[in-house]
Amino acid sequence: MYEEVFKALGEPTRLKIIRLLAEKELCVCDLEEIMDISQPRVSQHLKILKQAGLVKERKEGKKRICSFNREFFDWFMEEFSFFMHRPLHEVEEFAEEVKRMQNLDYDTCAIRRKSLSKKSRINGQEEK
Amino acid sequence: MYEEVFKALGEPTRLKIIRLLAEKELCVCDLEEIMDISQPRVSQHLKILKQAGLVKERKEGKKRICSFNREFFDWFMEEFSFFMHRPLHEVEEFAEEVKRMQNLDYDTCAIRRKSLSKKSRINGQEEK
DNA sequence: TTAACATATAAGTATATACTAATATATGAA
DNA sequence: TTCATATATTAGTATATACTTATATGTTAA
Repeated sequence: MYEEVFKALGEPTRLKIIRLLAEKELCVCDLEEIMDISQPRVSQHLKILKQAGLVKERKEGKKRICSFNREFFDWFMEEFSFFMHRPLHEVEEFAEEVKRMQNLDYDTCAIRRKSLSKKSRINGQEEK
Repeated sequence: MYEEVFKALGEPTRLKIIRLLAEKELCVCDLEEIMDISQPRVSQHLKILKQAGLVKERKEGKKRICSFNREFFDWFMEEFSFFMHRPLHEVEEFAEEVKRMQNLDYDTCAIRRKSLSKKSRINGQEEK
């Protein structure tokens, strides 16, 4: 989920769109004019922003009024910041990495490599 | 600058790298083993993370010890959050957009379009 | 129900990105 | 100096992304 949001944010047109929406809710054709870009371009970027959760939409007559989802944004920033501060062993999806990290308690990569080569020998693969 | 950082964060391999570095400083070959990916792949992603300011590096013998630049990260998150909360007229790079936004005070896009057509006529371009 | 409007989607294309394999560079040790 | 190690860079390739143009869908008003 982090990936999707950051991807959405990591593109200048979309960054501009959400900054504009953060000021004021706008429909597609408003954005089209303010940013001076084509309608499909606005529409396509909005789709990505909506999927990421950063933009909300409501219908009003023919128009779709888009707005910045500030609640989600604030929550997301908090959440990610928290994620980046947690001790890694608490993060389930990193279980494998934590394990491998513990096998790292050697002084140098070199020593570790030798140990791996030894393992290879044991597995019948000869070192050259 | 926001764009560069978000692009760096919006990729699973890099996200994993900085989350690992947030736990513990590591050299390239450590990451290689922990993540079980190729050395150039680690190296290339680290380059992008360093350019974005998210990763620091120090030399120690043959090794380059990489670490998460938490000071920058925390500053960046604050800064971006601030950026997203400011009134738009305070943000210099949006001067043009703010101007165009003020020309938006009509009820509907349709009306706005007609007005623009009128302008076109004045400029000598005929409506079809 | 037709016309105008507002938006979405599709197709095509150019550029960007992420990867692998091969090679280059840099550092410390023998 | 030569070798092994640690990392960086290059070249090639496949996929993803952003854009444009054209077309489709949905909504309101005449």
